[in-house]
Amino acid sequence: MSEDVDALVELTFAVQGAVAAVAAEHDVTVAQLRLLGILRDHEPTMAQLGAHLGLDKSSVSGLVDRAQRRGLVIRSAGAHDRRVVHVQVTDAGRELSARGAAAVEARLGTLLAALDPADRAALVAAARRLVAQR
Amino acid sequence: MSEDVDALVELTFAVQGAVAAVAAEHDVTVAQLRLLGILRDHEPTMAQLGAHLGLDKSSVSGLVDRAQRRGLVIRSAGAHDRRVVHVQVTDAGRELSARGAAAVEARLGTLLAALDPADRAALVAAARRLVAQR
DNA sequence: TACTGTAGTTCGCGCCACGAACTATCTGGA
DNA sequence: TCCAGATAGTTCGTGGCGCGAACTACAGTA
Repeated sequence: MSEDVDALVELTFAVQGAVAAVAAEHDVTVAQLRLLGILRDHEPTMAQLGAHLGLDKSSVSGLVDRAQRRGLVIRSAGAHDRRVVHVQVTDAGRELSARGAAAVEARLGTLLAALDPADRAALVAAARRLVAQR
Repeated sequence: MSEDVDALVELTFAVQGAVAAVAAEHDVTVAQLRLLGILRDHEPTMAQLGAHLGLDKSSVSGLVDRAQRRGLVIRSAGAHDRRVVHVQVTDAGRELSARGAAAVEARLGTLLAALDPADRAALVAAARRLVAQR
């Protein structure tokens, strides 16, 4: 039904807004926070990043450029194939990422806390399932 | 818990990505589609739009500018207070909005259909409640 | 060696969102 | 009445985002 979809979409705007607010407080963007989150436990190539983020390779170039200019991220040459570029998070980036994640956690945690436990569990379960089968 | 929040945030990226894809197919942006959705049953002032969208008034100016340039929207002067500007959707805008909404509906509908009815109902209910008390 | 494919970068475009400075209009109080 | 704020929008400059097209450099292969 239309209203269901509307509610879902508006929910995503609310959540994205909360994340954007947190990002702004920490002087980064949502895209960069998301990038840092991925790099927390990966050291992907540009192409892999693009696939994961659903972005064109030129978009990834720009995103990494800006993050690197801020000292959050580093490019390193591939060992065997000199065409590939691996991206690593720096200490500064890792620290910023941790603070940002905690802040998002806090913000959305209070939002989620407003729901009764059953609803909340259902929401989270549904989110997991939807994301899993993307 | 951190994973809950992660799942929720990734869900919003997935949904926003789907909406963005639909928007691109129809040669508009997500922001403009959202604007048209609001105008479907309102005729707000710039300030009201800003409040509803959570945007600065200068952002609203730009958004309406671009939509108007595309013929999707019209500005009209306020009746009593000549400072205010009301925004109305045009026929073209209304039609585009309807097509976009249907496409988003279809896209997210299949996504939602993958959930069993209980999960789905819970997700929608949670979404409604979260949005309501923003 | 020459050809073809792949990984990234660069450039130009339009869009988005913000804040500061500005214009026009409205309103309440001396 | 008049004027000092307050309010509604616009404009301008800045930075970020995402795309596609054109380009470079390297890899693998006939």
